[in-house]
Amino acid sequence: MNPENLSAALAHIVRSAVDAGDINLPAEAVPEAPRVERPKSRDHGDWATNIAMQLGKRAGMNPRQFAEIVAPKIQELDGVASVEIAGPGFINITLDAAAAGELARTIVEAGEAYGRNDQAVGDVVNLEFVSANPTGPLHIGHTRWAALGDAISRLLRASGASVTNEYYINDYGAQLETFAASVWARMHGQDVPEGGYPGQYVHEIADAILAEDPTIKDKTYDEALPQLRTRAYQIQLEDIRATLDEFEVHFDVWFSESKLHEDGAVEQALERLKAQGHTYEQDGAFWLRTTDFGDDKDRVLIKADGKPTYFAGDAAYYLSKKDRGFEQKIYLLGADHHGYVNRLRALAACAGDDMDDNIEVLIGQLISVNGARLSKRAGNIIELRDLIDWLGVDALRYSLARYPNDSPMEIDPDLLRSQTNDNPVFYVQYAHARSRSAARTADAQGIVREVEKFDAASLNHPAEEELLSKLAQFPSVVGAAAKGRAPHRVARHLESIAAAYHQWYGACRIVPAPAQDGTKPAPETVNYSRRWLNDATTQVLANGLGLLGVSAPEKM
RNA sequence: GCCUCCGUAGCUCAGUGGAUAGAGCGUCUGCCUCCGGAGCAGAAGGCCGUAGGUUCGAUUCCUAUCGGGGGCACCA
Repeated sequence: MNPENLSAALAHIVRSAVDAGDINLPAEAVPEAPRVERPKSRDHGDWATNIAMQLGKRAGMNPRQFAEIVAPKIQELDGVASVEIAGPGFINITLDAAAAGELARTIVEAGEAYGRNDQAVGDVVNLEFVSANPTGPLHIGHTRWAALGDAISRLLRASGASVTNEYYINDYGAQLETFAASVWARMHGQDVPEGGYPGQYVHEIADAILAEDPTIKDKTYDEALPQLRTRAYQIQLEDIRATLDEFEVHFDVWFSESKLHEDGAVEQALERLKAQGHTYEQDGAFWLRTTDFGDDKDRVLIKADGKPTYFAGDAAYYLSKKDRGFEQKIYLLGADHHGYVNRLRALAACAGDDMDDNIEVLIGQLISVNGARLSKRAGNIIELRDLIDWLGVDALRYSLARYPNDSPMEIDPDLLRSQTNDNPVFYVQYAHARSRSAARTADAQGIVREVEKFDAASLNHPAEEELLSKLAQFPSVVGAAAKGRAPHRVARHLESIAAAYHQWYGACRIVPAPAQDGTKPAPETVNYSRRWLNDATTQVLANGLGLLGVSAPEKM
């Protein structure tokens, strides 16, 4: 019996009562999945529901009356030990120890599948994130989106969605000229031009191109430019891709902006927007009337000089996603693109989509380091690669996925570098490693998982009940995290599982304690049963860490 | 000026309208002859920025206000 089962049973009970005329409610008022939560206080049972307070008023009765009708039916469910009505109308449910303990076996048997849920079944999602300009290495500002975006992708997939991770390559426009000009300048020992890219990596790219083609140095700037422009960004993009691979972040599609322009997709997009009726011409430019859908000003698609704006590329890109069958287009953007949200949403609406259902823009707060923000142009870059070297992928990904995307993060590099146990990833990984170590010890004493030696009812210590309840909540946490695009909920829940595990470990022995004379007593049923619980915890920790892209070590 | 995010323990931060608001770090006190002490048990520490409103019930939703971050291009 887990919260999902209870919730479904509860919905059924209420619906039956409505059908029987005991409760006067329209059928559609009964939620499909009434909320079933773990009460904060153990005095309030194993699980509690507030459905009587939710529906009581609409049914024209006070919540306690409502609860009086429902509670006896809950009492009849298999695995329910007792039901109490408390306070203003909470229904508190206590399970049989056996019903709770059975979960240990369920989890072990489900293995990697435990935690998967149907929260997002049927969703076809395009998830665009990072999309850093290929004019420099990935730095700390991109790092958060890489970790979060990938974790969101994993969450959605675990919740049944079909997800495509996509990286939009800004390989079109003046910035590549500037980038190439910077490379050219470095190649000839000059300072980079005004507004160029001053970083050390530009030297390295210049050297790499020179190594490929020593003759390029003798060409004039105009002769060399096309080659520089192409190779410089390709080399940089390859570096970005390699860094992301190292970070365990993988994209399904690398989408080129310039291809949109070359293929005529931009012109076609403009035609389609025109056909939708939200465009006009003014002052020699071609505009999209985004103010029809909540933007604070209209946006130019074609400038008076006849060239498309960056936004025109965005329009074509959006339509490409739509044409490729993605119903949901999720954009993960940094706070510096905050001003973009309204126009992107309006763009979706101008293209005939629903701006609430078909597009979702997640804005993340920037990371600051010691109070100083980072800027590529200012040259004070902390590269992702350096961060990986300092901290390792696990610590970095975990600490980034541990906070909501809209929460500002401040990073103290010294603290991060210290790799001390104030980083919660060690706490969670340690619990996993410890459970594996305990399993090895149990193996050595022949305490292995055997179905006939598993007695769910023997897992009745308070620490076991607590641990089991945390494990039971895992699938709904994953589902809620997917729905809320909030990987940090998984991280926080893993921390609470780790805590419950450590407490259990302190209170309940898996292998029997040696006697005074050092001999080992024969294991009892409870020892075998605890082995199942231990391994179930291992499984949930591993599954949860996997969702965050963090490893689950056997030993530390 | 307009838009947006954030104000919760000394610090960094969780908290999907519910019961006594949580965790880590830091401080203090205990716990390994026994499965990993990177752990556990306990203590101290809060007018949830402020003021109204909605509700049976608000840290959570709405309005106002104060304080802090970010954004407001025919750039990309």
